[in-house]
Amino acid sequence: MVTLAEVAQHAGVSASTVSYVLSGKRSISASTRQRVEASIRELGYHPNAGARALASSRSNIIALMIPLRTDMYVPVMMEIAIAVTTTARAHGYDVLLLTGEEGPGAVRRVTGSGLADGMILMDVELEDERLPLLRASGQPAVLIGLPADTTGLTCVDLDWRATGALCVEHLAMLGHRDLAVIGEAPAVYERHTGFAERTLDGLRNRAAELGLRVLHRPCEGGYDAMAATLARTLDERPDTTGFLVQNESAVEPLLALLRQRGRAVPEDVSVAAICPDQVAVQASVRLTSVGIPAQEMGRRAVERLVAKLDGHTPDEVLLLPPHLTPRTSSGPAATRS
Amino acid sequence: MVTLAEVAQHAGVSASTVSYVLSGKRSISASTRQRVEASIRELGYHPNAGARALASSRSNIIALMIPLRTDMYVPVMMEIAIAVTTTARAHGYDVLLLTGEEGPGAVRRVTGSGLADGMILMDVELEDERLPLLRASGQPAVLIGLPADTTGLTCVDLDWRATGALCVEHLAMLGHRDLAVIGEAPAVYERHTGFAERTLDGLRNRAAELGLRVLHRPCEGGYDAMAATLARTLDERPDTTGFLVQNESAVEPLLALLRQRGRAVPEDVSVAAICPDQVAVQASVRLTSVGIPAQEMGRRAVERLVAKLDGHTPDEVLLLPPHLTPRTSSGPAATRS
DNA sequence: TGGCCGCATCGAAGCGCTTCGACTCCTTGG
DNA sequence: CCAAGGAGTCGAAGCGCTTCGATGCGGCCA
Repeated sequence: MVTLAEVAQHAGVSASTVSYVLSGKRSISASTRQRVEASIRELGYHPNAGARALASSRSNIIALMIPLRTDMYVPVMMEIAIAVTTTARAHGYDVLLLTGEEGPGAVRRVTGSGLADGMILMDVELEDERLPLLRASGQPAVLIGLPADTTGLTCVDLDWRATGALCVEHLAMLGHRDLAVIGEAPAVYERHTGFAERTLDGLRNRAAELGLRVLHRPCEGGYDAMAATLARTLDERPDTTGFLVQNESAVEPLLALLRQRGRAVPEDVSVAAICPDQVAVQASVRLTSVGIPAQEMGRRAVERLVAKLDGHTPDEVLLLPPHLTPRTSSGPAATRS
Repeated sequence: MVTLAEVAQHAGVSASTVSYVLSGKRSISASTRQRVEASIRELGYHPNAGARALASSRSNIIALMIPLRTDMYVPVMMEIAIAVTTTARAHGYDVLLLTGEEGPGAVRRVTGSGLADGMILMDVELEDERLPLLRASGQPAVLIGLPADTTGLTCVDLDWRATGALCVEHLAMLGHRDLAVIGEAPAVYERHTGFAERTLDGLRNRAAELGLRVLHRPCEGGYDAMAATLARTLDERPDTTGFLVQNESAVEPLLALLRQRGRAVPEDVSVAAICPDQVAVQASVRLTSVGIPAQEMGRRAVERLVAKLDGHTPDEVLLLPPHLTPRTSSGPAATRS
């Protein structure tokens, strides 16, 4: 391995000069800079990460904690992770991947060891057990997702409440009065994942304001679960004409089952989904949907974190506004006889 | 931050003693060890990663390079990534996430800076541009996927050739003579991704041996693409009774389209898939499939890498044997009139 | 013309840890 | 009873980098 000292010797300057060329923290004459840069290139020098971290107490690494669970739509997680990584690189940071498996202890380990300069937590629950440790550690962090108590935390998330409301408005405008909400798996609600509860909340409030009836049913993905859920729903509310799906692996089964029952989409029933755009356009019916801005969430989270690390302390909670794209799965409610 | 020296002072021993307690590289009396451990706990000491890396020239980090592309089944990538991370933790390593975006230069950067002790490359192509750099760097590495030339490399992969052959055998045994292979998107073949070509290869060879006819059609995911592909396939080979799908986002469209055309599964046509088990059981018809052992691949890759880092140099290429699970999408070919 | 300031550079002191040699006991075999 | 050797501990020398004075030097203002 080539070291700073070797570069310095090769360029005929002192080690500190090379260091300043690299960091730009002091002015260096053009001629010296060029000489040093030439030596760096010629010797193929790469600064040693450990030494740099030790001397500067900055690792230039940010930790990304992703959930272990697979009961939520994985591609979204992946997209966020990739957006985080590429954005981080653009700011000169690398990304350390942590899984939920290690538990809250991971926060302490990373914090304590100086492995990372800051962290990004995904899949934050309303009462997340990692938060007390986070707050105590004083580690710069950004959450993707919104806990119940956000004091002292920086969060980035889709505005789920507005998302729910937006969907209801869309269906209401089309004349639908009875809505069924096909939700995430029961486990998602049980562990109080913020986004699921908030969506429901926003959606129910708006429905109440507009005088619509809403039936909410959590649903595991797949055909069998969806079949049972649909049967029950139509039993309980035969007049349901609007479906709102917030569970990607229930989308296709629902469409197939509606077809089976002879309910045409969108003539007999309308379907709107909260899912990645890719899912919406690849489905057997092009779905009216509110997209999940995974990339933007990842990018914003990193930008916020980097700003914190640079000493700026920007706004605390950033909610991205939802966008509904009407496609062919929703239309005017059939007028009743 | 608490340092080694503070722990040492607190415990009334020298710094090196604390270090040896931590690493276990020299024998320490039980009483001293206990005293030191108590101090560590009491002070909440965590060794500084940078200092440790500098002194030992080991970062205890492994780099995982994942592809940026999203034309392949993302959940599999994610599952591998998670398996890699948890296995790595179990061996005392953290995982640094690199995306393909940075290009082959990432290999050099990580190697040169001592950021990681070794790396795992995913989505390796037959003639991967990262390999020359990897070989040159001498960095311990494990590939998930098999390049054309494996000399000097350690690789872990599903035995795709055997996978293709296994599927053909299954359908042949059921009496099918005309097979259609619905493959990955054309782009996947164009960039010479090993697994796609190998599967095809294994499958064609076995089909030739058994006297079956095979039609291979790459296919983008989604309904429209699948509809076009299916129409063309049945035009060209009306007698096709066996379908083999190696593209998760074509599975459900295919099943729906077959239904539309009045071809019952498995009575009229059989369908086998190469996909994660979860996809196979969640489909509208429970699919006969060869699973993709994502977890095992991730786990094995880490184990191989850790062995290398520990100085053992185990076998170079590890091919996992495929397993076919018969479900309800395949059955005996209808006897011809 | 003298004093000052700013630019460019250097030297040295760490950052917190690992590791090697050395030292002190204490046991054990001859 | 002594030499040999092992167990347990310590001190010190780095690992490669950053960063804080200190230094030398030329230009500028009064």
